[in-house]
Amino acid sequence: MGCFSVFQLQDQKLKLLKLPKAPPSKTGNSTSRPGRPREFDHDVVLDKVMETFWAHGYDATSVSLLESETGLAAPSLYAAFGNKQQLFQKSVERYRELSKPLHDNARKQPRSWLVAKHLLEGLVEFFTTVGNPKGCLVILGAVSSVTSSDSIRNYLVGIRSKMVFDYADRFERSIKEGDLPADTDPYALANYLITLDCGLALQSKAGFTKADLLKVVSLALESWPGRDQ
Amino acid sequence: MGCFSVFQLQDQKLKLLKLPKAPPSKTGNSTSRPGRPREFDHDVVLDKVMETFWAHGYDATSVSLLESETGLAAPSLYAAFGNKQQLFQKSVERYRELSKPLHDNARKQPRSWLVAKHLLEGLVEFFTTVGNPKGCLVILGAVSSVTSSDSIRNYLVGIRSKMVFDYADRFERSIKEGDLPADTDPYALANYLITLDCGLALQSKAGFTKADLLKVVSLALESWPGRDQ
DNA sequence: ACAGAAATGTAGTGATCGTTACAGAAATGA
DNA sequence: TCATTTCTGTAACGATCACTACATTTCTGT
Repeated sequence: MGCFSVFQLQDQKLKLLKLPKAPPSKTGNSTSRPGRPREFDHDVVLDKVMETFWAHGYDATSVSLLESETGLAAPSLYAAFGNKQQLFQKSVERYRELSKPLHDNARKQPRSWLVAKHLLEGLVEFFTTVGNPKGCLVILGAVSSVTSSDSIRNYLVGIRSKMVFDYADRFERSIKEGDLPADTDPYALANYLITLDCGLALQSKAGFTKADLLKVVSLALESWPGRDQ
Repeated sequence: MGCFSVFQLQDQKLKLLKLPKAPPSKTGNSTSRPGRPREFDHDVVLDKVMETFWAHGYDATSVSLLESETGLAAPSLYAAFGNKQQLFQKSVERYRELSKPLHDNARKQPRSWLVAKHLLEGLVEFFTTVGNPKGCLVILGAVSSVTSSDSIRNYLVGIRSKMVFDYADRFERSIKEGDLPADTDPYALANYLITLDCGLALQSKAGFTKADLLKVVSLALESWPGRDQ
């Protein structure tokens, strides 16, 4: 009945460890099952785990740090979420839920430079919101390549690559609609956008202020192709 | 006679460990001293150490990995270079020697958009040169914040911040010379440039090709302020 | 030849890593 | 009441981390 982790399938060790059976319901507390009831809220703990990974990245987040941040002992975490890689994967999924409205809102803008404006300004807002860790979990979560977390790097890089294609699709539409010059390379433009995303993530993590980064965004937008048309 | 590490001074533990005395000459092999002669070349090994840190980052580079990459045992590395933090610091200094000509050449260009062009195209070349590790040691060397390497993150962020100021100075000159509009914010423009630097470093590390990144650079340059003047 | 100095290789240090075995606690259904 | 199920807390597992003590080797100066 066990399934296999997407991470371990990519690991060179290929252990194919069996995962603990998934909990029958996410909010398992409500449904009354036999056995001792869980003393914590699944989603609250996952949010705390996500914040910890977001603040420190995958490698720098030790399980003992997760224990102190969540107030839970390791066996409880492992029973509820799986191992460290699965904890991270679920954190990334939760993170993407949080950032999805930002991307949806950007892509639904009627013109390409408004897409860029809403995305970049939204990202700066997101990366520097007080209370949130600085930067981006997907971009900065696993930059260095340890052997043991190579699969995680690939996972995150894959998400980023897909984002480039998503925005390239959006810009292709802009070209058809005449909103961008016909000779525009939509993939290159999307790559430019995501490259700025990466830069903003790193610079906000480095401590540059929201005002600093908004000026950067403003410079990038001033000259967006087809803006003055 | 011992001195103190710049890193440990910033560490919260403040151990103030004494460093091993610096070797009396960098190429200590040539001058004949008493004692068993070193069996390796100091600079060759440092280059190999730098490459390893460059490829994997600070945390992911274990001392045992340095041992296998250099062919030396840990005690030889420690005797010649100090501890891991000092090994990294010396690697960064060496890295900056390698990348210095790129920045010097960019800043000596007569107009600001040529400064940007030479910097960005040079960076892409540098980040994707075959044989070199992908990306930038200074930008990607310590992204995540482990307690034990917080001081290293600060060290690298400091280098990056100084780069912003250096380019801001250069753009201030451009404003005086009329090469940039008088209302240009030179600091914001420099920050935009270094933000692109960060993004290119991350995207090259992620595996985007030189051609992909040169298109990104081309888009950033097309609209450089004051270019068409 | 011999003492002193410096580098090497082995084999360890204690600390922390991710993970788990296991006993006890707290719920369920019969 | 009692067996069953599930969660919790303790206390460990082996592996790896950065680092070093120490004996040995190999040089210089006398």
